[in-house]
Amino acid sequence: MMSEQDRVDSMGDATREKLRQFIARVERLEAEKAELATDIREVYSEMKSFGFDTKVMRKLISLRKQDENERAEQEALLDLYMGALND
Amino acid sequence: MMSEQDRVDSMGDATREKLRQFIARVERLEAEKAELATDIREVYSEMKSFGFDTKVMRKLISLRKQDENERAEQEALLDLYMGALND
Amino acid sequence: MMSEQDRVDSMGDATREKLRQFIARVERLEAEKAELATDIREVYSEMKSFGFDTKVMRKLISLRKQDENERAEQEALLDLYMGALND
Amino acid sequence: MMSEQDRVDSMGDATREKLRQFIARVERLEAEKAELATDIREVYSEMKSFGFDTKVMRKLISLRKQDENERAEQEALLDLYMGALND
DNA sequence: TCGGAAATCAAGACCC
DNA sequence: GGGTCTTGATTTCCGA
Repeated sequence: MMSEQDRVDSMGDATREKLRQFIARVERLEAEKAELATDIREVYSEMKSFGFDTKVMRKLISLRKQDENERAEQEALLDLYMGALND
Repeated sequence: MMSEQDRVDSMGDATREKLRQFIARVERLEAEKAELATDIREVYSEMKSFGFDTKVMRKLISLRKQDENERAEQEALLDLYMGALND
Repeated sequence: MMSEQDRVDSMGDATREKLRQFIARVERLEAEKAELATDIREVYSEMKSFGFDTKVMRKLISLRKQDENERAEQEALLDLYMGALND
Repeated sequence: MMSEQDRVDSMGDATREKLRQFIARVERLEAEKAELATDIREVYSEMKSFGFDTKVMRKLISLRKQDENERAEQEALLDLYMGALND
Protein backbone atom coordinates (compact mmCIF):
# COMPACT_ATOMS: atom_id res chain seq x y z
CA MET A 1 0.00 0.00 0.00
CA MET A 2 1.16 3.51 -0.90
CA SER A 3 1.74 5.75 2.09
CA GLU A 4 0.30 9.24 2.09
CA GLN A 5 3.77 10.65 1.65
CA ASP A 6 4.32 8.47 -1.41
CA ARG A 7 1.08 9.72 -2.83
CA VAL A 8 2.08 13.31 -2.35
CA ASP A 9 5.49 12.56 -3.87
CA SER A 10 3.91 11.00 -6.89
CA MET A 11 1.70 14.03 -7.57
CA GLY A 12 2.63 16.22 -10.44
CA ASP A 13 4.00 19.60 -9.46
CA ALA A 14 0.89 21.29 -10.76
CA THR A 15 -1.33 19.11 -8.61
CA ARG A 16 0.81 19.73 -5.58
CA GLU A 17 0.64 23.44 -6.21
CA LYS A 18 -3.12 23.25 -6.57
CA LEU A 19 -3.30 21.41 -3.28
CA ARG A 20 -1.32 24.14 -1.56
CA GLN A 21 -3.61 26.78 -2.95
CA PHE A 22 -6.75 25.03 -1.81
CA ILE A 23 -5.37 24.64 1.67
CA ALA A 24 -4.33 28.27 1.79
CA ARG A 25 -7.77 29.43 0.70
CA VAL A 26 -9.58 27.33 3.28
CA GLU A 27 -7.24 28.38 6.05
CA ARG A 28 -7.64 32.01 5.11
CA LEU A 29 -11.43 31.78 5.18
CA GLU A 30 -11.40 29.88 8.45
CA ALA A 31 -9.19 32.51 10.02
CA GLU A 32 -11.65 35.23 9.02
CA LYS A 33 -14.51 33.16 10.32
CA ALA A 34 -12.76 32.73 13.66
CA GLU A 35 -12.26 36.48 13.88
CA LEU A 36 -15.93 37.08 13.37
CA ALA A 37 -16.73 34.60 16.10
CA THR A 38 -14.48 36.62 18.38
CA ASP A 39 -16.20 39.84 17.36
CA ILE A 40 -19.59 38.36 18.14
CA ARG A 41 -18.42 37.22 21.54
CA GLU A 42 -17.22 40.74 22.20
CA VAL A 43 -20.54 42.27 21.28
CA TYR A 44 -22.26 39.94 23.72
CA SER A 45 -19.90 40.90 26.47
CA GLU A 46 -20.57 44.56 25.72
CA MET A 47 -24.27 43.85 26.00
CA LYS A 48 -23.74 42.17 29.29
CA SER A 49 -21.85 45.12 30.71
CA PHE A 50 -24.73 47.25 29.48
CA GLY A 51 -27.10 45.27 31.63
CA PHE A 52 -28.74 42.97 29.11
CA ASP A 53 -29.19 39.30 29.91
CA THR A 54 -27.07 37.61 27.27
CA LYS A 55 -28.83 34.30 27.52
CA VAL A 56 -32.10 35.99 26.69
CA MET A 57 -30.42 37.99 23.94
CA ARG A 58 -29.00 34.87 22.34
CA LYS A 59 -32.37 33.20 22.40
CA LEU A 60 -34.02 36.28 20.97
CA ILE A 61 -31.57 36.54 18.12
CA SER A 62 -31.79 32.87 17.33
CA LEU A 63 -35.55 33.20 17.22
CA ARG A 64 -35.28 36.07 14.76
CA LYS A 65 -33.05 33.93 12.61
CA GLN A 66 -35.63 31.17 12.65
CA ASP A 67 -38.32 33.60 11.61
CA GLU A 68 -36.14 34.68 8.74
CA ASN A 69 -35.48 31.09 7.70
CA GLU A 70 -39.14 30.34 7.89
CA ARG A 71 -39.95 33.30 5.71
CA ALA A 72 -37.42 32.06 3.18
CA GLU A 73 -38.98 28.62 3.30
CA GLN A 74 -42.46 30.00 2.79
CA GLU A 75 -41.21 31.71 -0.30
CA ALA A 76 -39.57 28.54 -1.49
CA LEU A 77 -42.89 26.76 -1.04
CA LEU A 78 -44.66 29.47 -2.98
CA ASP A 79 -42.13 29.10 -5.76
CA LEU A 80 -42.76 25.39 -5.78
CA TYR A 81 -46.49 25.96 -6.15
CA MET A 82 -45.93 28.43 -8.92
CA GLY A 83 -43.69 25.98 -10.69
CA ALA A 84 -46.30 23.26 -10.22
CA LEU A 85 -48.93 25.50 -11.79
CA ASN A 86 -46.86 25.76 -14.92
CA ASP A 87 -46.88 22.01 -15.44
CA MET B 1 -1.71 -4.55 21.80
CA MET B 2 -4.85 -6.51 22.59
CA SER B 3 -6.97 -7.30 19.54
CA GLU B 4 -10.69 -6.68 19.66
CA GLN B 5 -11.25 -10.42 19.76
CA ASP B 6 -8.97 -10.74 22.76
CA ARG B 7 -10.90 -8.03 24.50
CA VAL B 8 -14.17 -9.79 23.90
CA ASP B 9 -12.63 -13.05 25.07
CA SER B 10 -11.44 -11.46 28.26
CA MET B 11 -14.88 -10.11 29.15
CA GLY B 12 -16.78 -11.80 31.89
CA ASP B 13 -19.78 -13.83 30.75
CA ALA B 14 -22.13 -11.33 32.31
CA THR B 15 -20.57 -8.46 30.40
CA ARG B 16 -20.69 -10.39 27.18
CA GLU B 17 -24.34 -11.18 27.77
CA LYS B 18 -25.04 -7.52 28.48
CA LEU B 19 -23.31 -6.59 25.26
CA ARG B 20 -25.50 -8.98 23.31
CA GLN B 21 -28.61 -7.53 24.88
CA PHE B 22 -27.65 -3.97 24.05
CA ILE B 23 -26.95 -4.89 20.45
CA ALA B 24 -30.23 -6.74 20.19
CA ARG B 25 -32.15 -3.77 21.56
CA VAL B 26 -30.54 -1.31 19.20
CA GLU B 27 -31.02 -3.55 16.22
CA ARG B 28 -34.63 -4.12 17.13
CA LEU B 29 -35.28 -0.38 17.36
CA GLU B 30 -33.42 0.33 14.16
CA ALA B 31 -35.44 -2.27 12.34
CA GLU B 32 -38.66 -0.62 13.49
CA LYS B 33 -37.30 2.77 12.48
CA ALA B 34 -36.45 1.47 9.04
CA GLU B 35 -39.97 0.09 8.69
CA LEU B 36 -41.44 3.47 9.49
CA ALA B 37 -39.21 5.08 6.89
CA THR B 38 -40.59 2.60 4.40
CA ASP B 39 -44.15 3.35 5.46
CA ILE B 40 -43.57 7.06 5.02
CA ARG B 41 -42.15 6.54 1.56
CA GLU B 42 -45.23 4.50 0.71
CA VAL B 43 -47.58 7.22 1.86
CA TYR B 44 -45.78 9.67 -0.39
CA SER B 45 -46.05 7.39 -3.34
CA GLU B 46 -49.77 7.00 -2.62
CA MET B 47 -50.05 10.78 -2.60
CA LYS B 48 -48.28 10.96 -5.90
CA SER B 49 -50.62 8.46 -7.53
CA PHE B 50 -53.45 10.57 -6.12
CA GLY B 51 -52.15 13.54 -8.04
CA PHE B 52 -50.36 15.49 -5.35
CA ASP B 53 -46.94 16.91 -6.02
CA THR B 54 -44.76 15.11 -3.49
CA LYS B 55 -42.05 17.71 -3.53
CA VAL B 56 -44.57 20.33 -2.52
CA MET B 57 -46.03 18.01 0.07
CA ARG B 58 -42.64 17.35 1.64
CA LYS B 59 -41.95 21.04 1.86
CA LEU B 60 -45.36 21.69 3.34
CA ILE B 61 -44.94 19.07 6.02
CA SER B 62 -41.46 20.23 6.90
CA LEU B 63 -42.80 23.74 7.23
CA ARG B 64 -45.47 22.56 9.63
CA LYS B 65 -42.79 20.90 11.71
CA GLN B 66 -40.83 24.14 11.79
CA ASP B 67 -43.88 26.04 12.98
CA GLU B 68 -44.23 23.56 15.78
CA ASN B 69 -40.56 23.93 16.76
CA GLU B 70 -40.87 27.68 16.64
CA ARG B 71 -43.86 27.63 18.93
CA ALA B 72 -41.86 25.57 21.40
CA GLU B 73 -38.97 28.05 21.17
CA GLN B 74 -41.24 31.02 21.74
CA GLU B 75 -42.39 29.39 24.90
CA ALA B 76 -38.82 28.75 25.94
CA LEU B 77 -38.05 32.45 25.45
CA LEU B 78 -41.07 33.41 27.48
CA ASP B 79 -39.89 31.12 30.25
CA LEU B 80 -36.50 32.81 30.11
CA TYR B 81 -38.09 36.22 30.50
CA MET B 82 -40.23 35.04 33.36
CA GLY B 83 -37.19 33.60 35.04
CA ALA B 84 -35.32 36.85 34.48
CA LEU B 85 -38.16 38.79 36.11
CA ASN B 86 -37.73 36.79 39.27
CA ASP B 87 -34.14 37.90 39.66
CA MET C 1 -51.94 35.03 -9.63
CA MET C 2 -53.87 32.59 -7.50
CA SER C 3 -52.96 32.77 -3.83
CA GLU C 4 -52.25 29.60 -1.93
CA GLN C 5 -55.47 29.97 -0.06
CA ASP C 6 -57.34 30.25 -3.34
CA ARG C 7 -55.81 27.01 -4.51
CA VAL C 8 -56.87 25.20 -1.40
CA ASP C 9 -60.32 26.77 -1.64
CA SER C 10 -60.67 25.61 -5.19
CA MET C 11 -60.03 21.99 -4.26
CA GLY C 12 -63.03 19.79 -3.99
CA ASP C 13 -63.99 18.91 -0.43
CA ALA C 14 -63.01 15.31 -1.02
CA THR C 15 -59.57 16.31 -2.24
CA ARG C 16 -59.08 18.60 0.71
CA GLU C 17 -60.07 15.87 3.07
CA LYS C 18 -57.70 13.46 1.37
CA LEU C 19 -54.91 16.00 1.71
CA ARG C 20 -55.55 16.30 5.43
CA GLN C 21 -55.46 12.57 5.84
CA PHE C 22 -52.20 12.19 4.00
CA ILE C 23 -50.59 14.88 6.10
CA ALA C 24 -51.89 13.33 9.29
CA ARG C 25 -50.56 9.91 8.32
CA VAL C 26 -47.10 11.20 7.48
CA GLU C 27 -46.91 13.29 10.62
CA ARG C 28 -48.01 10.34 12.72
CA LEU C 29 -45.35 8.09 11.20
CA GLU C 30 -42.67 10.73 11.56
CA ALA C 31 -43.54 11.23 15.20
CA GLU C 32 -43.14 7.50 15.83
CA LYS C 33 -39.87 7.51 13.94
CA ALA C 34 -38.60 10.37 16.06
CA GLU C 35 -39.53 8.47 19.21
CA LEU C 36 -37.55 5.47 18.07
CA ALA C 37 -34.56 7.71 17.39
CA THR C 38 -34.86 8.92 20.97
CA ASP C 39 -35.09 5.37 22.27
CA ILE C 40 -31.97 4.40 20.37
CA ARG C 41 -30.08 7.34 21.77
CA GLU C 42 -31.15 6.29 25.24
CA VAL C 43 -29.90 2.76 24.75
CA TYR C 44 -26.53 4.13 23.70
CA SER C 45 -26.32 6.31 26.75
CA GLU C 46 -27.17 3.29 28.90
CA MET C 47 -24.33 1.42 27.20
CA LYS C 48 -21.98 4.27 27.90
CA SER C 49 -22.84 4.34 31.58
CA PHE C 50 -22.25 0.59 31.53
CA GLY C 51 -18.73 1.22 30.37
CA PHE C 52 -18.96 0.40 26.69
CA ASP C 53 -17.35 2.66 24.13
CA THR C 54 -20.32 3.91 22.15
CA LYS C 55 -18.29 4.89 19.14
CA VAL C 56 -17.03 1.35 18.83
CA MET C 57 -20.51 0.00 19.45
CA ARG C 58 -21.94 2.12 16.68
CA LYS C 59 -19.28 0.89 14.31
CA LEU C 60 -19.92 -2.69 15.33
CA ILE C 61 -23.64 -2.43 14.76
CA SER C 62 -23.20 -0.75 11.42
CA LEU C 63 -20.83 -3.52 10.35
CA ARG C 64 -23.40 -6.13 11.36
CA LYS C 65 -25.98 -4.27 9.29
CA GLN C 66 -23.68 -4.36 6.29
CA ASP C 67 -23.14 -8.08 6.74
CA GLU C 68 -26.86 -8.53 6.94
CA ASN C 69 -27.37 -6.60 3.73
CA GLU C 70 -24.73 -8.71 2.05
CA ARG C 71 -26.37 -11.86 3.28
CA ALA C 72 -29.71 -10.62 1.95
CA GLU C 73 -28.10 -9.91 -1.39
CA GLN C 74 -26.54 -13.34 -1.49
CA GLU C 75 -29.90 -14.85 -0.77
CA ALA C 76 -31.50 -12.79 -3.48
CA LEU C 77 -28.83 -13.99 -5.85
CA LEU C 78 -29.43 -17.54 -4.76
CA ASP C 79 -33.14 -17.14 -5.38
CA LEU C 80 -32.36 -15.84 -8.80
CA TYR C 81 -30.24 -18.86 -9.61
CA MET C 82 -32.80 -21.23 -8.27
CA GLY C 83 -35.48 -19.54 -10.32
CA ALA C 84 -33.27 -19.86 -13.39
CA LEU C 85 -32.96 -23.58 -12.80
CA ASN C 86 -36.70 -23.92 -13.01
CA ASP C 87 -36.85 -22.37 -16.45
CA MET D 1 -47.91 39.70 34.79
CA MET D 2 -46.07 42.10 32.52
CA SER D 3 -46.24 41.09 28.90
CA GLU D 4 -43.10 41.11 26.79
CA GLN D 5 -44.40 44.11 24.91
CA ASP D 6 -44.94 45.92 28.18
CA ARG D 7 -41.35 45.27 29.16
CA VAL D 8 -40.05 46.66 25.93
CA ASP D 9 -42.42 49.63 26.26
CA SER D 10 -41.16 50.33 29.73
CA MET D 11 -37.57 50.63 28.56
CA GLY D 12 -36.23 54.08 28.08
CA ASP D 13 -35.89 55.15 24.47
CA ALA D 14 -32.13 55.13 24.76
CA THR D 15 -32.11 51.58 26.08
CA ARG D 16 -34.43 50.46 23.33
CA GLU D 17 -32.21 52.06 20.75
CA LYS D 18 -29.16 50.44 22.27
CA LEU D 19 -30.90 47.08 22.14
CA ARG D 20 -31.64 47.53 18.45
CA GLN D 21 -28.05 48.42 17.74
CA PHE D 22 -26.69 45.40 19.56
CA ILE D 23 -29.04 43.10 17.69
CA ALA D 24 -28.11 44.70 14.38
CA ARG D 25 -24.40 44.29 15.07
CA VAL D 26 -24.68 40.66 16.02
CA GLU D 27 -26.88 39.88 13.07
CA ARG D 28 -24.50 41.63 10.73
CA LEU D 29 -21.54 39.67 12.04
CA GLU D 30 -23.42 36.41 11.91
CA ALA D 31 -24.43 37.06 8.33
CA GLU D 32 -20.80 37.57 7.37
CA LYS D 33 -19.83 34.46 9.26
CA ALA D 34 -22.47 32.47 7.41
CA GLU D 35 -21.14 33.76 4.11
CA LEU D 36 -17.67 32.58 4.97
CA ALA D 37 -19.05 29.17 5.84
CA THR D 38 -20.62 29.08 2.40
CA ASP D 39 -17.36 30.10 0.79
CA ILE D 40 -15.53 27.33 2.60
CA ARG D 41 -18.06 24.78 1.46
CA GLU D 42 -17.59 26.01 -2.08
CA VAL D 43 -13.84 25.63 -1.90
CA TYR D 44 -14.30 22.05 -0.74
CA SER D 45 -16.62 21.28 -3.58
CA GLU D 46 -14.10 22.78 -5.98
CA MET D 47 -11.48 20.50 -4.49
CA LYS D 48 -13.75 17.54 -4.95
CA SER D 49 -14.35 18.31 -8.59
CA PHE D 50 -10.59 18.60 -8.89
CA GLY D 51 -10.26 15.06 -7.70
CA PHE D 52 -9.22 15.53 -4.09
CA ASP D 53 -10.81 13.49 -1.36
CA THR D 54 -12.55 16.11 0.76
CA LYS D 55 -12.73 13.93 3.84
CA VAL D 56 -8.97 13.55 3.79
CA MET D 57 -8.56 17.27 3.06
CA ARG D 58 -10.69 18.20 6.05
CA LYS D 59 -8.64 15.93 8.26
CA LEU D 60 -5.43 17.38 6.91
CA ILE D 61 -6.49 20.94 7.54
CA SER D 62 -7.71 20.18 11.03
CA LEU D 63 -4.36 18.52 11.82
CA ARG D 64 -2.54 21.61 10.61
CA LYS D 65 -4.73 23.72 12.86
CA GLN D 66 -3.83 21.51 15.82
CA ASP D 67 -0.14 21.82 15.05
CA GLU D 68 -0.55 25.56 14.88
CA ASN D 69 -2.25 25.62 18.27
CA GLU D 70 0.52 23.52 19.73
CA ARG D 71 3.12 25.82 18.29
CA ALA D 72 1.28 28.79 19.79
CA GLU D 73 1.22 27.06 23.14
CA GLN D 74 4.91 26.30 22.96
CA GLU D 75 5.58 29.91 22.20
CA ALA D 76 3.42 31.04 25.09
CA LEU D 77 5.36 28.71 27.32
CA LEU D 78 8.61 30.10 25.98
CA ASP D 79 7.43 33.63 26.69
CA LEU D 80 6.61 32.57 30.19
CA TYR D 81 10.07 31.19 30.74
CA MET D 82 11.71 34.23 29.27
CA GLY D 83 9.62 36.44 31.50
CA ALA D 84 10.66 34.34 34.49
CA LEU D 85 14.31 34.85 33.64
CA ASN D 86 13.83 38.57 33.92
CA ASP D 87 12.51 38.34 37.45
C1' DT E 1 -28.68 3.50 -9.27
C1' DC E 2 -25.39 6.73 -8.44
C1' DG E 3 -23.66 11.04 -6.70
C1' DG E 4 -24.33 15.23 -4.57
C1' DA E 5 -26.96 18.06 -1.26
C1' DA E 6 -29.18 18.29 3.00
C1' DA E 7 -30.74 16.71 7.52
C1' DT E 8 -29.46 14.45 11.65
C1' DC E 9 -26.59 13.29 15.39
C1' DA E 10 -22.95 12.83 18.57
C1' DA E 11 -18.34 14.77 20.02
C1' DG E 12 -15.65 18.46 21.19
C1' DA E 13 -14.81 23.38 22.26
C1' DC E 14 -15.97 27.03 24.75
C1' DC E 15 -18.25 30.17 27.79
C1' DC E 16 -20.45 31.07 31.98
C1' DG F 1 -19.59 21.51 35.72
C1' DG F 2 -23.66 22.68 32.91
C1' DG F 3 -25.24 24.21 28.92
C1' DT F 4 -24.79 26.10 24.42
C1' DC F 5 -22.40 26.41 19.98
C1' DT F 6 -19.75 24.30 16.50
C1' DT F 7 -17.81 20.85 13.96
C1' DG F 8 -17.36 16.54 11.87
C1' DA F 9 -19.43 12.16 10.49
C1' DT F 10 -23.14 9.54 9.15
C1' DT F 11 -27.33 8.92 7.09
C1' DT F 12 -30.99 10.28 4.13
C1' DC F 13 -33.07 12.03 0.15
C1' DC F 14 -33.67 13.57 -4.31
C1' DG F 15 -32.47 14.21 -9.19
C1' DA F 16 -29.90 12.81 -13.27
